[in-house]
Amino acid sequence: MAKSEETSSSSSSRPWESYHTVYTNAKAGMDGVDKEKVQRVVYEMSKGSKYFENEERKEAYMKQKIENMRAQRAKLKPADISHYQRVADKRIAELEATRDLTRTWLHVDMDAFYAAVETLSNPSLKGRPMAVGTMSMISTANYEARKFGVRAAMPGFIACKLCPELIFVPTDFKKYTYYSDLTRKVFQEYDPNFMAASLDEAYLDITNVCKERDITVAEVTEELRQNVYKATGLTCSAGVAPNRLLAKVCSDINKPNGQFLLPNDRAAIMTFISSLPIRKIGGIGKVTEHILKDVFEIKTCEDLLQKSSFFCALFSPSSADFFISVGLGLGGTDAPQVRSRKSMSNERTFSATKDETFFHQKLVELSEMLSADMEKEGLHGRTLTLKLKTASFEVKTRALTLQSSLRSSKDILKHASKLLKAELPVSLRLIGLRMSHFNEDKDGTLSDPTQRTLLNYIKPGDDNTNLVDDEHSDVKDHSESHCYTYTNPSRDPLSELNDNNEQVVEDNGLEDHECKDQLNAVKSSEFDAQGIETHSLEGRNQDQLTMIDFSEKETGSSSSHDKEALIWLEDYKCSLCGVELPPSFLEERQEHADFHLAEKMQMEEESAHAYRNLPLKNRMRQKEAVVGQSKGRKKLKQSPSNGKHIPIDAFFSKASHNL
DNA sequence: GGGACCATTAATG
DNA sequence: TTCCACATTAATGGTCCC
Ligand SMILES: Cc1cn([C@H]2C[C@H](O)[C@@H](COP(=O)(O)OP(=O)(O)OP(=O)(O)O)O2)c(=O)[nH]c1=O
Ligand SMILES: [Mg+2]
Repeated sequence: MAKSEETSSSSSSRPWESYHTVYTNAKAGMDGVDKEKVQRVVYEMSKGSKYFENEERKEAYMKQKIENMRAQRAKLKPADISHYQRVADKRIAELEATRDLTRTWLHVDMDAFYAAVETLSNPSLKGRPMAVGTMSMISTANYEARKFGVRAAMPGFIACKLCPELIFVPTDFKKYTYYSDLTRKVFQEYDPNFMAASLDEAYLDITNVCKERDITVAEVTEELRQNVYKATGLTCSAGVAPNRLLAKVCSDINKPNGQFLLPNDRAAIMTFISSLPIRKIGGIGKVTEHILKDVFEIKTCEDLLQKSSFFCALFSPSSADFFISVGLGLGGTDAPQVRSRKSMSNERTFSATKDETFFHQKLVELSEMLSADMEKEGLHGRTLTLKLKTASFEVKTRALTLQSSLRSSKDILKHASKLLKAELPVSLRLIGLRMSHFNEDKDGTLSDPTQRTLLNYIKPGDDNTNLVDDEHSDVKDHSESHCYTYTNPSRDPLSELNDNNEQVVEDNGLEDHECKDQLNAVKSSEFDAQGIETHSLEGRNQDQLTMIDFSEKETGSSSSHDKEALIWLEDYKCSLCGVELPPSFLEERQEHADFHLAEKMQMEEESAHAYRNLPLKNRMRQKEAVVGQSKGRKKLKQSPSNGKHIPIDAFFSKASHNL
């Protein structure tokens, strides 16, 4: 489930109140919790800490972002709005046309999974408040503990304050994977192709079972939960709906040991989501919720549809599609795709230090673990990413891509050390390593995913809904993004030719490459330090930015008068540039209008940068969003239409040897 | 203009 | 007594090099 976040913000005699809904989001097992008290305790325990300060930093960043969007919104003229309303309406119609109510999806979610498993192996824990994790962080808590406000992703020492009786149990992934496997055996009987979303969650397409056995959805769901219980002794909750996005929302409704069914009926769906808080949707987290609420007054999914024009105007096309889809209650219904893992990583936290010998020791350990893990899956990677968390909780990543892929702990360590060296001296509290850019070892499984998509975009009403759905599935079902379709643990042994492929290229252009990357890493480390507010940008860069801003501003301000709303003179000629486009060229006209608007906004925006040092990033920027609309169609997403068949569930097996 | 890389943010469990 | 994990994916946007 979504985790809760803390956030600071002061002012007011009761500072904890402005403490953004810390661990108090309405969640299963949280009824009757004294939220105010929880909030206060968490605040008291947090304030003044390094962690807290970092949270404040992040909060400030977010506020900036919101202000940014507010400004953008304010810039929209009535003409713009009506234009984008038309764009939005069209998109709504297109998306609506992809609605598929023929499938029945079920989402299962085990109740307090880790905690429940621990209780199984130690029944004396039953009925007593317990959390799985450590004093510094707990993974989850049972429902008894939740009554005190104790929740997943809450530091243990805070949980202790909330619930002095709290019992801590260390995590034991072996156990969880074991029980997870048991549940999956049950799932398999209802949908052999079910998607495993995590150890404790899965999506099943139960359309066929219902049909074949001629029983109702309710019966199937009831039976499945019963069978899971019989097989494991664990309870779970389920949600059923015509698509995965909604099914997931539904499984949370009667959370502990319950189920909720949403009929495959458009009216029912619309009613269901109309009052649904957007935060309930997978993919909409704390930040997005805030932006939508503070900038557009959007709280429910219904609001989402009302404000659709803003999305088309200010967000990237993929984001706009996602929001509109949610507003329509659409979600993934297509058959699960087989996805292979994209990265493998490990990281460790320790008490902050500057001891470089210690760092090195950590790198050795991490390299060895990572290497071993990769070997288990027969992977070789080309990109190594070093992750650091400073004593002040700032996170940095430094990556390096090599000519040939590697896996040996020696190689990993060698490059990792180099990356780290460039960052010294620093005081760190965490070091991590990640490998990506996998080569799929030997066994034929092709490597490069040169995904093709485009096709999906061209024709909306096209032949199959699956393709179209697939297209949106990226965005839409963000929560399913790490699902793996299940395959029996019957895979073949590993490779033998592995070592070949890396040796060959070995020494060649390596030096060159590495040097370049090295520079790059150092350079950006100064630059990005990401100091929107307090941090000052590197002088040189700052100047450059400013200069650009001014130059843009001049041209911008002079022409911004001219570039008001676009009108089609005599219904075919552009009032701004004179280009001629007959009324029937709807798409082209829209793109043309977008072009002018983008042009205008870009200038305005850039001139705004001259005043404040605004962050230049974030997907919520309209400049690209608008431009993207015309040409960006192909650029956005694309997903998993790449058909590689590399069944793995390895992700989960890996988790097992991770403490 | 597009591709390869890199860094950061957001989100999920 | 100490004072906030770890694994994974995706989107976005910047830089550099054709
Ligand atoms: C949310 C979260 C979960 N987990 C682990 C522990 C959880 O038992 C497991 C499944 O997550 P959840 O399904 O989110 O939580 P849960 O199963 O413990 O409780 P419930 O579903 O009844 O609300 O994932 C983490 O390790 N870190 C996290 O931040
Ligand atoms: Mg669960």
